[in-house]
Amino acid sequence: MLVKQSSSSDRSPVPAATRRPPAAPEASPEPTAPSPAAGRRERQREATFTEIVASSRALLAEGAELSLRAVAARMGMTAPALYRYVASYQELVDLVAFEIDKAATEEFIAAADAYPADDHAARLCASSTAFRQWALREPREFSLAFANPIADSSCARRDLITVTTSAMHFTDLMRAIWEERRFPIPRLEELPPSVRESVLDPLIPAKVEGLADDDRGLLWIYMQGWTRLYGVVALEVVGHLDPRIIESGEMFVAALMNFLPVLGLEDERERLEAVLRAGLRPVPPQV
Amino acid sequence: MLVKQSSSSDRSPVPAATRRPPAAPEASPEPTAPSPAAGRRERQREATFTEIVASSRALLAEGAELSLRAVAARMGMTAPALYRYVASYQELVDLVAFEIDKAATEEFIAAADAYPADDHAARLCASSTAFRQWALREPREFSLAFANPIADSSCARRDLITVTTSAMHFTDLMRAIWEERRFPIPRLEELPPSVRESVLDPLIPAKVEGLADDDRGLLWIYMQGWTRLYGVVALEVVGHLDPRIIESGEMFVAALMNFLPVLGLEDERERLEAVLRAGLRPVPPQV
DNA sequence: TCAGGAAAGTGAATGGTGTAAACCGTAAAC
DNA sequence: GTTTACGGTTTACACCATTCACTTTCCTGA
Repeated sequence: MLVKQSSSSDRSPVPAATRRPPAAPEASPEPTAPSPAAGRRERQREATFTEIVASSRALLAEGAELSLRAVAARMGMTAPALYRYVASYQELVDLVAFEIDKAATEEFIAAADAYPADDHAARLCASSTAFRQWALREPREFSLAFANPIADSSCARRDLITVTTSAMHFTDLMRAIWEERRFPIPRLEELPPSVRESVLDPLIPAKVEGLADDDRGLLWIYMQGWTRLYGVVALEVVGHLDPRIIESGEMFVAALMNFLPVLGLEDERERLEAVLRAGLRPVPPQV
Repeated sequence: MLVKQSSSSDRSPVPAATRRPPAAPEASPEPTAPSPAAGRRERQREATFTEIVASSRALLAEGAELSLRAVAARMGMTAPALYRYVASYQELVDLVAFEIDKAATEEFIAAADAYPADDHAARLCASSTAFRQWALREPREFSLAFANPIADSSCARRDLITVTTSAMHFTDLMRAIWEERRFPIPRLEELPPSVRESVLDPLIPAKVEGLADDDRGLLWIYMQGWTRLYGVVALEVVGHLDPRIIESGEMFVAALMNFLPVLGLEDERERLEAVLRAGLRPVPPQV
């Protein structure tokens, strides 16, 4: 499906829909958990807000197109009403994109949890495979969350992308591997300037709390890995690859296998390849 | 911008717009060159056809949205008239996607031609850089041609993608390198079954005329290279990467550099890196 | 040469879309 | 208890793809 992208760079000269930072991390497990001390009204608003993204997800889970009207209708409202909550269609998209990423990440984590907590390498492979399978199974959500151009895109988006949940998960896994095996990472001085800036003050961050500045080269490795993973998966989702190869997933395993040496995991080739292939089983049903 | 994608798999129960194979290779250099012996009427039709894709490209070259109405208006017609030429909006998209790929390829070739005809490695690097620069400069065209989901998508598309011009160019370059340096390629027996099928009877082909069956492993290498290249570029275009790194292009050069060993080009690192960086100069003006 | 007929194109209509403006009741705030 | 502002609806606009019925134009076959 994909998504209409505004060509004009500046939008919403209007009040811009009195928007609050759409839900701070909000670690509370219950989805309906309201902020402890919040005005009754605030709570109501919050609820509607989450219902909006819920309806949106439900909508495109059942194969329908994501549209303001459809979302509104589904929750017994009329389209313009949504403008009290989001400033534009694009902003709705950004919102659900964030939520999709969050939900998908849980899947990735679950996949990792099929392996022992200290088997970081296997966990990374499992999560990667889960990512691929998810993308192939839900191409529309994938496009929304991972192929939706950022560009100007309201600052709302820039803020959100900054805390992409999935990125956190993957960087975390990779750091665990590194702490265990200490595969070689580039020193800061070896990095090109732009990269050095980027790893020292990451925009698309990563759990870097406990990572010393001198070890930030790890992030560069991470980015390279992410680029490779993204490459295969995007290519597969979009279908610009021989269908038979997509079906078998061989390009995917090849891509990951080729990256193993970088992580100092050559000696585990067979085992990890098995982990990958184990995750490929449930091939996308339709599509 | 991206493009609306039909969710239903079956479309055009109608006559399906009496469609001829939209222009066989048609090697004639003049764009207006009509098929030698063709009915006057046919010629007229052919002309309109090319005017359609021309208008389309002009349209989204000036930043506008691609739409039947707009295209029609631009050529002094009314929207429904276009249905005499294309069966649906999606088909128009596929058509211009093909044309875009063709046009872009010429750019890639031109970039390669800045280097001596026998310096295949440099030519490959130059073309790759040209690809990236083009994608960043014209993200909408890139999305249309390379990120437009194939899936079911009328057989028209399946036929077209089969002769993707750019793929031809890149495979050709890579084969030239291989014939010169004979870097190691997997033997057929080493390939996973699906891959073997794919390289023996390529769907997304490749100039393989003079490539013996035993050497088809080269195609597998090619696909892997394409996957990596696509990964960086798509990621950059879509913006899911630190802007500073996109700006500097470091991820791009890193990705290509990492692939050099596969092509047996380690000994040319410095030189080829210079070639890459030389092509990065014209950074995308707007966006 | 002329009648047929098909191809190309138009206009109006259908059911979508995002978005702007005017309007109103009700719930919160002073 | 009045005022304000929020959440919502109606209406309207400008687009979009697509279909159908209709006309015009030009090629062709007898």
